[in-house]
Amino acid sequence: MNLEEVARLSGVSRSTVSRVINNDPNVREDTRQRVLEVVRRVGYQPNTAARGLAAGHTRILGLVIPMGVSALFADPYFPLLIQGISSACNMHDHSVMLWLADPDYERRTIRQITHNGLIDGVIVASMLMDDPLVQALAEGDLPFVLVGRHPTDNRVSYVDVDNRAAAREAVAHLLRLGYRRIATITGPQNMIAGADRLDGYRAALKDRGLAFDPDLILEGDFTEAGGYAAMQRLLPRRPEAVFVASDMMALGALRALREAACRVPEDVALVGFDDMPFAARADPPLTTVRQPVQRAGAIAAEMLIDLIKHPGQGPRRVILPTELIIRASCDAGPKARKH
Amino acid sequence: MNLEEVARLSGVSRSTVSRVINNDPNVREDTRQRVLEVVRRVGYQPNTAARGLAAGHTRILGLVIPMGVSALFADPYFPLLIQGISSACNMHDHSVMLWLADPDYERRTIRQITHNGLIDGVIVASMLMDDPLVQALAEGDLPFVLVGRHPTDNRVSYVDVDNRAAAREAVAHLLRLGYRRIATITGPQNMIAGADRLDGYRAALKDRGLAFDPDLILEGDFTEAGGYAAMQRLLPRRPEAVFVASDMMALGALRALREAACRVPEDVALVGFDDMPFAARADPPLTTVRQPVQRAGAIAAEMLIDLIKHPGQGPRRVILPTELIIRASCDAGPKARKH
DNA sequence: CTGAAAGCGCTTACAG
DNA sequence: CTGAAAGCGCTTACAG
Repeated sequence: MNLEEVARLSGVSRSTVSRVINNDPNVREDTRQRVLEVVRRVGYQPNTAARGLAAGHTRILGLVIPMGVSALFADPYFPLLIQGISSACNMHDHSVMLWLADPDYERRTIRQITHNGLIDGVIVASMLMDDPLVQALAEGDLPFVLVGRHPTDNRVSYVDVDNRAAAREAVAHLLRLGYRRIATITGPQNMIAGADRLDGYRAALKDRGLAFDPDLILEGDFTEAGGYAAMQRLLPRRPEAVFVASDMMALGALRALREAACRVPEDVALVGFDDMPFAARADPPLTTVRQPVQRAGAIAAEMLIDLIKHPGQGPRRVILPTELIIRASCDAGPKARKH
Repeated sequence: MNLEEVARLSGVSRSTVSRVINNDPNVREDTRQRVLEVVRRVGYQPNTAARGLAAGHTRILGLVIPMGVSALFADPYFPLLIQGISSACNMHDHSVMLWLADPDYERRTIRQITHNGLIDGVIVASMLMDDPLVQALAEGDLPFVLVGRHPTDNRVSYVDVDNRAAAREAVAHLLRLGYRRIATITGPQNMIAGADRLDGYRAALKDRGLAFDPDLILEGDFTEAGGYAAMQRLLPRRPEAVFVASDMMALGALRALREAACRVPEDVALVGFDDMPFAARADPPLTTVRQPVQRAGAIAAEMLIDLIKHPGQGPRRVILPTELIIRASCDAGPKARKH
């Protein structure tokens, strides 16, 4: 069933059917109704490929998730992000093509994404400091937006949270509670969020005029196993509290603590990051920084759709608010407890 | 940069360039090399829409995940499935379009998926007993495969595990250990896997000539919160052991047990299903049925690609093996412990 | 408000 | 082994 057929059945030209399909106002109302009736009756659905070829756009958004560690994808972060993007796309009558790419892209993969002549734009769940895909995108002219800020190029559009400020606030909270020997388990330092959150940790200490102790900084990889391993190495160094740069890692830290028979927060306090669904249900429930992942996805999609509609517009940035969620994994602090 | 240009630069016709691009053997070797050289030099990438329109296929697979409860998507099951599908697609030079659909599809959504003229076939992470999309697919002629068996229509292709047999084995294990008062927290009974696993539970009891007690059967929804709520209601009924139809629900059950100060496995033993990454790290580690989710995804994709290549072939079925993984959440059993 | 026609960038018989 | 040409199913100036 194609345009031609619908035109014939409606007794109009293909042009007119096309106009009706595309909501062109220049169609007489009764003509429109007649065509619409036929469309409904025969269940006509325009061919996306033909449409894309003729119109030069497809209402398809690409989503690329650069994934080194496959374990990372187990983090609910990505499902939430995808959900946000997907729902915004549904709302705006767009579809999404998904690429899970190894960040060691071959050049061919990059070309496939940027020049396939199908997608109207792409969302990159960007996390690496130096992503060759992002660079290719910046040099090309396919609209794109990053989820996660770009560290250097100020021509790119993105949506993000202020990871540095949020981490700083989280650590400041620990300091306010009276904790002093505060460690951190960081994300990978080649990921922007990982570096930014460590930065925030440092800033919070500096705000109080405290020196930071390199022994209390352990690099994790945003996975549960990574948090577990880091916490084990950290334990002998006797931290009073730990700022863990993701809830997933905090879960691992919690496990290491449990195995070592350390009580949380009595022996070691913990603060996570993300406020993933499981954080509230952890034992003990995690104090953590809530970030609106799903909303970030939705906004990224909408931003991209807008960028596609209005090309040549300046870069757009949206910084979403975070919120420190206080739960049982840190309490009144060691000083207070002594009284 | 299009075919025309490449043809001009190579000094051949568009037809020849097209043949080279598509690995048609009917091209003289030196011509092929010449064209390839130009293709590489200018970074030519064929336009997917044009290609799809002309050739009638696109090497794009649709993936639809019918999602009622959005909380369900937090289950690592879907990320794993997507990873499997995605990696198989990469391997076979295919791409994937993703639809997260409310299973209360509007007819329009179904048409959009089945008649968009873009995808060559679709994978449905089918879980509902009666999915209108699946029915539409069965009546149409777009190749498709389900992840999860179809309960009635024996013309559909799918990959699945034997949920019934696996559940039966898990419960038989509890029985062997000496547990008798065995409860189950089921998945939603409008999901095939949910119904099949309950069936397996019943079969295991029957194998031993044991009657089953309706009071010991609680319906969950495959979420952590659902498992938690079900376990709370179950507790007063004093089960010795519980077969929980998914690890995610088992996590919730574990939380309810912990809050009620019940020890696992001393007071209540637990068996889960899925062997999700977190199952081994739970406290205590979960005995559970391992199913190869990622592999199921990969096989579904490969099956679909094959079905597309060889249309009109009979339905294909693959049942993947499961394995009962013994961990600490159930032990020698109440009888044994008395000695 | 409507239609005839060109064109989007490919593939693929067909002829040679 | 190669090229000219038709055609895939749409959209969109253009003319009326």
